[in-house]
Amino acid sequence: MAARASSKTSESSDKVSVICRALRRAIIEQALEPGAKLPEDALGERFGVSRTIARHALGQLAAEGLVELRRNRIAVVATPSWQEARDAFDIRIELERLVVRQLAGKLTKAQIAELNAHVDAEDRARGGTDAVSIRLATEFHILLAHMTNSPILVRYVSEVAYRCCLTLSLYSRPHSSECAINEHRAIIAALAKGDEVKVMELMHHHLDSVANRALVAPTPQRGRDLLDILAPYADEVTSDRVVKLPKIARRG
Amino acid sequence: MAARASSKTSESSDKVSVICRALRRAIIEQALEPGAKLPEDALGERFGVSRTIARHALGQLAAEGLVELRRNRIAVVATPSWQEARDAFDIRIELERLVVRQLAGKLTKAQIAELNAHVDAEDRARGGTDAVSIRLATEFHILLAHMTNSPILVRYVSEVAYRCCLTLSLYSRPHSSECAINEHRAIIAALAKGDEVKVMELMHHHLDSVANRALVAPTPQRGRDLLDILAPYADEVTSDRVVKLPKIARRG
DNA sequence: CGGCATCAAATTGCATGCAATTGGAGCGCC
DNA sequence: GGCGCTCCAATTGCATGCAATTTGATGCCG
Repeated sequence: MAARASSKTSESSDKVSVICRALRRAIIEQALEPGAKLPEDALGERFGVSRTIARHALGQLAAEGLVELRRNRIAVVATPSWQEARDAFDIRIELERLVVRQLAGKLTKAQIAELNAHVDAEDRARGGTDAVSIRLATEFHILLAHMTNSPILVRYVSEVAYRCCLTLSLYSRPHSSECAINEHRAIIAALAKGDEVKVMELMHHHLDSVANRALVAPTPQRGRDLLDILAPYADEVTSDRVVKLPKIARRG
Repeated sequence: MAARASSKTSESSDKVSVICRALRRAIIEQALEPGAKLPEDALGERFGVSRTIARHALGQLAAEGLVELRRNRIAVVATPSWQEARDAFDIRIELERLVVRQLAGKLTKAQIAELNAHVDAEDRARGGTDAVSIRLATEFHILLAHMTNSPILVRYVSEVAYRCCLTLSLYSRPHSSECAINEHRAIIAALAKGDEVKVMELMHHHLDSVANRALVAPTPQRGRDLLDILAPYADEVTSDRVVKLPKIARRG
């Protein structure tokens, strides 16, 4: 079932990648909320490895933008600012438009069946927890990326999709994923029909509406706590660019 | 001058990031060719750190796709297949179109001056070695990405640009970067004028022609040696997907 | 009662050491 | 002479240990 999720790219040794996968999944299922602490000792003990390995795994996840690593401080699950979340979605839209552009009209019957099966699974999961729904919805997009047979595209789509998941737990309200499922079905249909322009539009609209459902207001009023609310500001201070380059109006 | 290149995102500790930056630079300047071995001991000794740190750095670079890490084997500089190179360029085109779309008409005079200064530097470097020209050309694109003020975009553009550099040393012939410089100037002009559509076209065309100059033939006849020529095949075997999903015609 | 210095526990940063795996040289066999 | 086998040096995989830094708690002083 979940065998395909391995990805393998850039995953060094087994123990490290096991931890990475576990943490990634915990994060996208929101078992680990943004800001959650990830001490090396605790991880190592939990996964039965030494701190060295846990540390290495954290490094990988930091490279993917899922955790934040500050020197001499406990690693935490990343807390993207609202603007970063918006940026992630913008990038995701372009990447996934590329995915469906490459895929339109080129899918085999078996692949279309696999996609439909996945959406069926999403449908069945509607009664269950949000966590599973979100994970399945994300995996649908990653499954699409896989079908391009382009490891690089898979990597980037996966990463940015995970990041977008992260922001859902931060800024979105309880979530209703029904419409998303229908949109997935529409995308499959357009892919099968081979309508390149149409499917790109559909994907664009789909992701845009997911983003808009999620990023309701630029101020994360219901952010987890002060730390999260303050995160964007801290970010600005951290960014080494704002001093030199006068900030431009973003996304006019 | 090069201060801006720090990026900071996902770079954990200092020693690790120093090694990463050094290796990245060595790779894009083609001092380290694809396939070059990177033993942990040697790196550690060279940079005055322990193997643990060198290993961690290699892990980061592997996450960026610049080095390949196979279990119990010496790490090597990544050797992208021709198809992967083409994919990288396709992704890069979309990402950089996004960059200039966000930037069109929003740059300050200071920023435009900075861009022009950079291209002047590229011009001056024309007499020098190819290595410096390539590095400067790449840094121009990264500089643009920085000006979006979007760390995520910076990260992805940087990564994919580095990957594209990698492929230049594999598949491209000696290289003449003059036209590229003019194209850079044209992009700056269009950005200043604020012509969003035009600048996106320019960037698209620019990157496409760079790709076409580089990826002359789908068969890397002049590839470094057997190992490189065989890389794509090895890749196919490695990929865990080909068995289940019948391969679709790529980029028809 | 609130602010500040001091100190101990917790945690990371990094090097070292040992076991396991690999690559290849040398050697015997066909 | 070519092919396969065995064994050893080289290298990675990982755990542990020690020094340095941060956290936050306690107690002191205003």
